Amino acid sequence: MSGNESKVYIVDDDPSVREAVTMLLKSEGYSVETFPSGKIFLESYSEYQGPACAILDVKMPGFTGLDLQSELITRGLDLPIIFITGHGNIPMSVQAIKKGAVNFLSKPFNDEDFLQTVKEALNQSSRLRQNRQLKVSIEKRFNSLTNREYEVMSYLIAGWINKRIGFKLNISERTVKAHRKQVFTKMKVESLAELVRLTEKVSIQPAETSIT
Amino acid sequence: MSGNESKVYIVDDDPSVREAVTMLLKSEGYSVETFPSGKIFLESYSEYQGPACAILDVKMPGFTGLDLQSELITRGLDLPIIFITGHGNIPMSVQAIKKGAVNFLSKPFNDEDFLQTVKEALNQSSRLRQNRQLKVSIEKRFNSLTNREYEVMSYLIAGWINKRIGFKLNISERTVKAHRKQVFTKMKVESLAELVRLTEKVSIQPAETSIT
DNA sequence: TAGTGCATTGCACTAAGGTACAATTGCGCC
DNA sequence: GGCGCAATTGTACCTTAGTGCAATGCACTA
Repeated sequence: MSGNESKVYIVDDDPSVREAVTMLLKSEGYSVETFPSGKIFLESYSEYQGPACAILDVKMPGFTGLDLQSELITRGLDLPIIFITGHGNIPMSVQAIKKGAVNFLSKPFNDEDFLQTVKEALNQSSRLRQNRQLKVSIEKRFNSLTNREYEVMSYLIAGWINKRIGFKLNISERTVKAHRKQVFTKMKVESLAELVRLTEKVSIQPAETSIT
Repeated sequence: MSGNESKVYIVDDDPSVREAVTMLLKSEGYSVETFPSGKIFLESYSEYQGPACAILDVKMPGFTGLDLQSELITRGLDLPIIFITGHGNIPMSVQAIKKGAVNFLSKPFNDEDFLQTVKEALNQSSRLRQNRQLKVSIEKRFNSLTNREYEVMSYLIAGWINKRIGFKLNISERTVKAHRKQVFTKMKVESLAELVRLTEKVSIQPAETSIT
């Protein structure tokens, strides 16, 4: 078992680096997986349950670590990244950090600094995972709403009263009430305030706020 | 007049750099102010109305550009920062960007890159300013609430009904209604949904959500 | 074709929200 | 002492919200 173990992915074309870093990380009790290139990593990567991060070599033939970072972002995989490099420069490090990398270390690096960075990345991973799970759980509820229910909800969180919503949608107030009840039930909230807060968390926009 | 002009602050101990950068920026129509040290900058700096950013030299005797950046953050002055340096290194750039610097340029730098970065920093400044103004405007309203009104509000945005709030605070429901009305008036909202959204924007926490 | 899910609505009733009018109390300040 | 502000409350009435019970119509599926 132990799907809660921390996992570290290493992507580097240099076998000796992979080996050395693996040794260091395993000695700290981390679960490690290595890949000789970004392409291969992308092919075999699947969301891991539990804290995880990736150590990427910046300079790799063809598909660089920075390319891989961009690709991961594009795919919406928020995996904290640590760069290591032998011949990095400032513009590279700036780009990497701007895109959210946890750190950008030059080889040879201090083991302690490295392990500290890994720890930081794994902590960040935990936070991200928690947020994502919350978001997913909320979105699941939203997706269970029918179109009509969603429509009514968007007016509810805009602060409209039932009567006006009914008028706007050409349905009776009674029907609005029925949908409203369904929305509350499906969204698992007990008050409008809660509903508004939920929608804010997943960036759902209210309908027109104007008092027409 | 033109308090809407873009302003750029330059902090560098080298007069020739100050002069050269000033020339370049003025040729682009920016308003420029220079300072020979971070200390002096901090003494004379006062919030500017309009987009502004700071160009900081990393390496200065005593009080470095990175120190100045930290101090600005501590003081809550969100002024976008661009670092320029002759002898920077990767760890420095990483630290600077992690703390929110817009860019970290090594001298000599390309004029176009530099001006592009300045433009980016000023855009960021505009966004920050807009957000801050919104926040300040909302906070002003919150500050106009009496303690009791604030207290009632915190239960309102937690989704409590008037009756329960009254019971909780040992006051009659009628009184809660009176406060509720005041809250809506002072906060300039027309619905509970709006109120909740406002409080989210300025991170005001609702009272206990538990249905006691 | 019967069953299911969704949208719709009416009626009636209870509960909660919102207001107008009015009044009392306590506290800090001129 | 008197004024102003904040807090408090009552009565009465109207508007909204929430629910139980019941029913109809439509589209799609087993």
